[in-house]
Formats: sequence, structure tokens, C-alpha cells
Amino acid sequence: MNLKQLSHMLSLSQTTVSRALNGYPEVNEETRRRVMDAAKRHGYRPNPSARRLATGKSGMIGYVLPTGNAVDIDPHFVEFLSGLGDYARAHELDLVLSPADADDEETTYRRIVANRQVDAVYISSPRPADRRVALVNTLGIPFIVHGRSEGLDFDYPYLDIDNEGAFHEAARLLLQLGHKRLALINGTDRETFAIHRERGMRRALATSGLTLGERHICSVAMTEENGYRAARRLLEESEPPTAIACSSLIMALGVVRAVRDLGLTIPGDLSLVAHDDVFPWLRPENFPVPLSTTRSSIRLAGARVAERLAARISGLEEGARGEVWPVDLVVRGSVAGAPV
Amino acid sequence: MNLKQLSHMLSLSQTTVSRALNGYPEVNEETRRRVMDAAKRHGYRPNPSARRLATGKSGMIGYVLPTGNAVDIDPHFVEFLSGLGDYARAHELDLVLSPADADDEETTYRRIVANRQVDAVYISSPRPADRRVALVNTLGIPFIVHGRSEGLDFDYPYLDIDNEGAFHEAARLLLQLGHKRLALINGTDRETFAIHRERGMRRALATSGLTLGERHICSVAMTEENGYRAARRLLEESEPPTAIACSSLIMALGVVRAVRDLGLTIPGDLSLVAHDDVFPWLRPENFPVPLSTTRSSIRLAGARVAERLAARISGLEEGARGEVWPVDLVVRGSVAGAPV
DNA sequence: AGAGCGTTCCAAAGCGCTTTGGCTGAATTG
DNA sequence: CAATTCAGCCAAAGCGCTTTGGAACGCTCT
Repeated sequence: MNLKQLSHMLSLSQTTVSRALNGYPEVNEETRRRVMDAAKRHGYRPNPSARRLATGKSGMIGYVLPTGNAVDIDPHFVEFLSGLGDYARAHELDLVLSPADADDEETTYRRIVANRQVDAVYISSPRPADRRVALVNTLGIPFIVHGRSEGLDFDYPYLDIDNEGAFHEAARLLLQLGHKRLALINGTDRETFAIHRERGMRRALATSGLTLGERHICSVAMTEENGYRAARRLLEESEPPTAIACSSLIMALGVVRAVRDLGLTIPGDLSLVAHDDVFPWLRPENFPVPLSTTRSSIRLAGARVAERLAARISGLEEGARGEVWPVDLVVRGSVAGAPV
Repeated sequence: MNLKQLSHMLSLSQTTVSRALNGYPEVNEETRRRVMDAAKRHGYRPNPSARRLATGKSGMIGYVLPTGNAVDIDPHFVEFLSGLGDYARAHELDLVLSPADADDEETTYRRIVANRQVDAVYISSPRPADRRVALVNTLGIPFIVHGRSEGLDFDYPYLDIDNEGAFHEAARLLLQLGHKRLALINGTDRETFAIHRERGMRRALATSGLTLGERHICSVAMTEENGYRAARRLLEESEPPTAIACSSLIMALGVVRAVRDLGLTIPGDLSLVAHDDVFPWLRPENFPVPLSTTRSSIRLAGARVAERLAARISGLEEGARGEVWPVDLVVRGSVAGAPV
């Protein structure tokens, strides 16, 4: 059932039927009702390919998926997607993932914009002076960055959590508990969120006249194994840290294992705080010793990004509005006063 | 730069240019070269929306993403996606995720097929007599099921791993080690893979004249917490199992924690085997006691599904070919002889 | 020489929608 | 009452591609 048939059986022109369906004002309400009714009764659905060719709008939002043998997609992604999908569903938006060589995402961005394949895109895990952000900005497609870049000479719309504040608070807590030797097991330092977390921690330490030594900070991919290795290295030093802040629950798993292997205890020998993106399948309260966390639901972020993307597509949101969410510090049993 | 302009500047008709570009035989090789050349030089890219309207082909593969507040997307999904994306990239295929109410995916399948939004779809985590499989089969769009359904009165193309064989082997190993009381911590029993694993285990037990008691099998969502709870329940019985097979590494994490909490040891008091989908961020060899696993890379499966999907789209693959991958049994320190 | 044939190209008709520009007749205005 | 206005409808022109149904040309074959 296409527009032609539908309009024919209503003895109306395609124009009128199209307008009636799309809510244009220049059609009699009585006629509109008739049209709507017939459309529903016959299950008419405008062909998206045709509509898209005519309007250039696709009803989809895009994401460029970095791929490659050595490229691992972050498990956070799926939670983010959950939230995004949840909102997108309610608004009949589809999401298109365009796989790209991780070393050359630009070509793909250019392609999907040139082809008008999607109405908007989002960018995640931005790095400082991220070229993707710059590119997408000049290409002029609606977009939102999940996270923040830095050192770009223009403003752009983003949604980020207060990573600096979160780790500042975490460090401040540890300092208040008397810890002097803190360490940070961070995500790879090419990503802005990791930089912000380090910054927050340094700021807290500076307030107490302390610094974060070069050797007390690890920047690694967020796997259990890397968490373990980093923790071992830190704890086997001559003057090991008495408290560690860790950028992910998964790495924290490794830290806990290292602590055990070394015959140490949490929080007796080591206080531990980690960032929690809120996975349904791994919860900080279920750690051997309930884990203190800085918590922010990445799923909610996904939903919010979808919401703002939709708003930008329909012109309800404009400009370079940045949105930063505060992060909860949740204190559980994994932190205690510094050992004497 | 569109076809009209390009053909005009070549003083050729759109027909000829189109045919030259698409490799049709009825165009002079010399002309084809000229066209190809000009196209490349001017960076001509056919508009996908137009092409799609004309041909009905979209160059995308689809996946219906179940969403909802209470719906958690499996973290396996992201690994599968990695593999799929990796292959799709090389073939210029995009992936469109259509979010759907988890209770009503059918509407969405109908929509994407009716709208010809994608050239093929894949279905994951099938359940017995899965309605999605039946639906998609009658709708006549190319598809592949990742996993298997059961009790359907027709054949269909799928890619699955030998879950039954894997757990049969795992159980057989445990039996050989003298274990008599085995337990299974499985994924939710609505999914076929869980049923197959249970079946494999039962079969192995039957061979030794044993059975898997009702209380010795847990069917739960695969979270760390559920693994913990299941293990506690099992181990606190009067005659606790001496060996557990577990359907995921994440649940195994919980099992290990439970064992510790109860003051037991692996493999002294309990032998443990788990299924490993091969995540980059959590590896069985890094468990406190290296975990024995049944191993199969879900990432490779993703790549293979993409490959077969592409083959079906282009007509290279036809019919209802089922493909079952064998699963490696990797023995590590977490299994030992049954306690005396 | 004319029929027959394969090669190479083209004009034009879709694909199914949106949108422009214009037409009608009734209501409003001076 | 003629002149405007306006609500409500329509025909037709795109959007940019693919594909159908020839047409023109140079050959070979009888």
C-alpha cells in the first residue's frame, strides 16, 4: 500500500494525503480524519526510502564504530546503548553503526554525512583535541559528544560526567582518612576522562601539599589483568600506596586479586575506591569487601544523549550546550583510615 | 556531484555511466575506464537513498535490539559486535540496530522488512520455538540465527557452537576425576543454549548412571551476583556438589567469591568449569585459581555471521545450512580429583 | 544487396515520497 | 456589488538512482 493507492481510494490527491498525514495546517480537519483513518485501517506506512530521498532525513542516528583486530569495544558501550535504545525506541529512531578502521574514522564520518545516511551522530570516548569532533562540527551535522574533548577552539554540545570532581572527592575522602600515599589506576591517558580524573586527584592532593608521583599513576586499558598488574607493581614498591583510586570496576577486580595474592587486606592495608558505571552484571556492593565508588549510570547517559540528539534533529536544541552531571561518591567498606 | 552531472560532463547518458560503474557487460571497456576514472577523480559516490529507492537494497544488515527498563543487554553482545563490525567494514556494510519493546519484537521485524530498511537480519539468543525465527522465515528476508532454536517445523540457517558437546565434555572430565555430585549454574532456561548445556551434562551423567537433581541446577540471568547466590545455595546444602559447571565467566566470579566466603577452596573442595566467550577484559587464566573453561570466541562468531549474511545477500549462500562449531575444553587449575 | 546479429549506447519510465505553485469557490471586506 | 482574501485542494516537478525497451552501427552471412 503506497501513497498513490491510498490517495486514489480516497479520491484525493497525493499532496493532500501526504499533508494530512504529516500534520500540515492547510487541510480540512474532517478530511484529515478521513485520511488518518484510512491510513490506519489499511496499515499504510510511508516508504522510508522514498521519504528519505525526498527530504534527506533518515530517521536514524549514527555512530562510527572503531573496529580492527586489535581494537576492543568497551563493555561500557553496551550499557550506554541500552539507554540510548530505550529512548530511541519511543521516538522511532534507529541507530546505525558504521564500522570504521580504528585508524581512520574520518573517512567514515565524511561518508555518512555526505550520503545523509543519518540525521545526527554521537561521538564517544573523545580524546584531547579530538579530530572527530572538529570534523563533525565543520561538516554541520547535528551531533553530541559523550564525554568531552579539550583544547578545541570552538564550543560544541556534549554530555559528560564530572570526572574531575568525582576523583577529587574520592581523593579528598582518602586524605581525610589520613592516607598520604595515594595511587591512581587509570584508563589510557589518551582519553579525556582519564585526564580529568587524574586532574581531580592531583588537585585534592595539592590542597594537602602532596603530589601524585610519576610511579603512582598507571594508565592502561581497562581490563582485569591490567588492574592486577598495576596493583602488583604499586604494592611491591618499597613505599607502597595505602590507597588506590581505580577507573573501573573491572580493573578493581584485578586490584582485589593482587591484594590477596600479596597477602594484604582491604581496607586494612589498602583502601580502594573505583569508578562505577553501573553494570547490571557486576556490582560494587558484591565485592569481597564492598567497594566504595564514584557512581554514575552510563545507561542514563545513553538515554539522555538520545534525547538531546532527537531534540537537535527537530531543532528544539541548538548551540553548544555542555552538560555535566555530578557524580555520587558512595562510601562502602573498602576504605578505612590509613594504616599506622 | 550526482550521476546527472557526471554523465553530462562525460557526454554520456546516465544509463551508460550507471552501467559502467556497476560492472554491467554491455559497455565498452574503454568507455568504462573513462567513466571509472572520472568518477574517481571527482569523488563521485552514488547517493544511497536514491539507489535504495530504485533497487530496494540498502547495504545494511539489521538487528532488533530488545530494550526496556528491566532489559539488560548482554555484555557478550559487544564482543559479537566487534567481530561483526570487523567483517562488515571490509564489505561496506552498515549495521542498523532497531530498538524494540522486549515484549514485542515482532512489530519491529515486520517494520524493517516491510520498509526494506535492511538487506538481512540476524537473530541472537533464540529460545525454543522462537517466534522471531518463524516470523523472519516467512517474511522472506535473508537471515541467520546466532544460536539455535528448537522444535520449529522448518529448517533455517544458523551458526551455533556445540553447547551440548562442550558441557558433555566438561562433565565427563569431572566424572573421570571421580566427582559424583555435580551441579550446573546455567543461564536462564528460556534460552536454547542453556537447554543444550544442561542436556550435555545430563547425558554425561547418565553414562555414569548419575542424574542431575532438580536442586543441583540453577537457571538465572548471568550476573556475578546470581553466580554467588546460586553457589551459596548449592554449597550450603547437606550434600553439596563437589564440582560445578557454570555458563559464564561473570557468574564464575560470583562462584569463586561464594567459595571463599564459605571458607572452602578451589579445587580442593570444589572443582569449577565455566564457559568462556573470550572477553578481552576478563580472562579465565587470571582467576585466583586459573579457571578451566569451555572456550569459544564469540567475536569470531560475529565475524562469521557477518560473512554468511553478506553471502546470503549476494545470493552466494542459500538454503538452511546450519553450522555448529566445536568448543575447546581448556583444563586449568580449577579442577581436581573429587575430595575423599 | 539485404537479412540477421551482436555491440554499444540512449531516452524515458519508474521507485514513492515531499513540495512548489496555482486553482477553485466561498466568505469577507469596503 | 465588485474586490479581496483565504481555506482547501490539486497537478506536476523534483529527489538521484536503476532498468526497460529500443535505436544505431558495423559486421558477417547467404
